[in-house]
Amino acid sequence: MGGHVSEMIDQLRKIPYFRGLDEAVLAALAAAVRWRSYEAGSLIFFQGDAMTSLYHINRGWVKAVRTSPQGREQVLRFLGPGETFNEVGMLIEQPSPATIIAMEETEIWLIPRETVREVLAARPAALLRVTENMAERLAALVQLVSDLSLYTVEMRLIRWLLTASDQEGMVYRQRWATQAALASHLGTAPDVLSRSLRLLEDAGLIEVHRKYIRITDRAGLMARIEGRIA
Amino acid sequence: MGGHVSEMIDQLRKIPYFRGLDEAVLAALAAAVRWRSYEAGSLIFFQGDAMTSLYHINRGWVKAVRTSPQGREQVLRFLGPGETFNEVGMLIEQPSPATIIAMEETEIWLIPRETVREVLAARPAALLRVTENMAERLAALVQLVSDLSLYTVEMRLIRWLLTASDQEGMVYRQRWATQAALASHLGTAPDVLSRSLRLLEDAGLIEVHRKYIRITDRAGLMARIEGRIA
DNA sequence: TCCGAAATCCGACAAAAGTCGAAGACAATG
DNA sequence: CATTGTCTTCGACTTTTGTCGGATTTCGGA
Repeated sequence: MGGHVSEMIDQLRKIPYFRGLDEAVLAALAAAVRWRSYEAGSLIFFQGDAMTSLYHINRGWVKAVRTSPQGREQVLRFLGPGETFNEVGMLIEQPSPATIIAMEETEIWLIPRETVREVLAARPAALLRVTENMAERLAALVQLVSDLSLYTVEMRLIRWLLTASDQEGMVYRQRWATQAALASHLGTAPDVLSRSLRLLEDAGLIEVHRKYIRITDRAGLMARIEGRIA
Repeated sequence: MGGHVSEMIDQLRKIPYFRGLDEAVLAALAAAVRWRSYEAGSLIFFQGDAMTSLYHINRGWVKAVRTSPQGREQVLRFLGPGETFNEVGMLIEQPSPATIIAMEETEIWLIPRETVREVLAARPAALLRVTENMAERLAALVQLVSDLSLYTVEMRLIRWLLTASDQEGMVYRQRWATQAALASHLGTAPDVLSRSLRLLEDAGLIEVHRKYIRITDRAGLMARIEGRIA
């Protein structure tokens, strides 16, 4: 824990909002950082909580979710090393719309509201970058809404496969990326996802392995959603 | 068209971003405004279009939607007189994630990007109000995602009835608020909505009339979702 | 290497939602 | 006041999705 200040500064420099800041300003930010660590599965904060710090993931992965009283869960997004969250709660007094949960052992930096605000207030360009980030999230949520409302599970899965795969058609799995997690991200149940994967495999379009999925017929996958996806 | 400048200034003053501005600045904004009008059903802009102006609704109602190739439609939000849209497209180079359609005869003011940016650049507090607006939309979209993914049509309908009704339990309909429009907002088909309304009516919880719906048993409605809604 | 927990898979069933054709009610228009 | 077109409703059916018990596999740690 703690680490060397120069390493922290290097990390902070990678956050888009803080790009191009003077060494002195970065050092001030680094000095204000508080470390926290969470084990897999632990709650970082709950929807409705009014959190004021900016959160930065130094190591590990988390998910932003909504849950129903029945225990079903919808993943809004996954966040990994180098990414930040709670920009909104930091900027204005508004409770968080989502719950954040660590998916594996995770190290978080909390940067206090006041410190960040001072930096942003002095640099309009930086504030605009926060706005850009929010704009991206708006677009992603709109996409998620239309996916959930207008398309079937299979179409969502195919779309996910196509975007998550590399050029060789390989989709590697993170440790935490269980079928349950992916199912929750696609807005369905693990059984249904398993069934859809099997269907695509039987159709000869993909190969499902433990640690990865290989797309064997990209054109076939695309044909399967042809004319049915905007 | 055109109206008196003083009336325009009064309208502009009501836009949160422009609250508390000098008369001179408001006059400059008013001078830059371009008027447009749209008939019911006409397209204002399409998802993917890169619109640069800030849009303000002077009269009428519009909907922000996503559509599928099959013609199904998901309403993201309805917007009425006094509300603005395309803040994101105005601030940064990003295509609109949604299509905007006029639901009745609508009068729109377009305020050019540069004019608004000048005003916002000089007033950090105003830019923060734009951020607040985006934060509200983020929260609303997160709510919509969890509704679509975690709850049934009937639960969504009940929730909508409870929030849209006044203290006497009355929900009055706008001209444009057809069942098809509401259905699309709740993420379902008109038939399914009609069926759900009938079920609730048969259960003695509501009365469905042409121009309004009356909630006759609020407690009964709440009991119907009890423990099933966060 | 072995054991227990977690993850996955399967088949069968239940529930929810979507679809379609047609009929009926309503409202705007001429 | 008649007519035309839109909105709403209905019943029957199909598709999609959710759920459940239990079998099976995998993986991490003892």
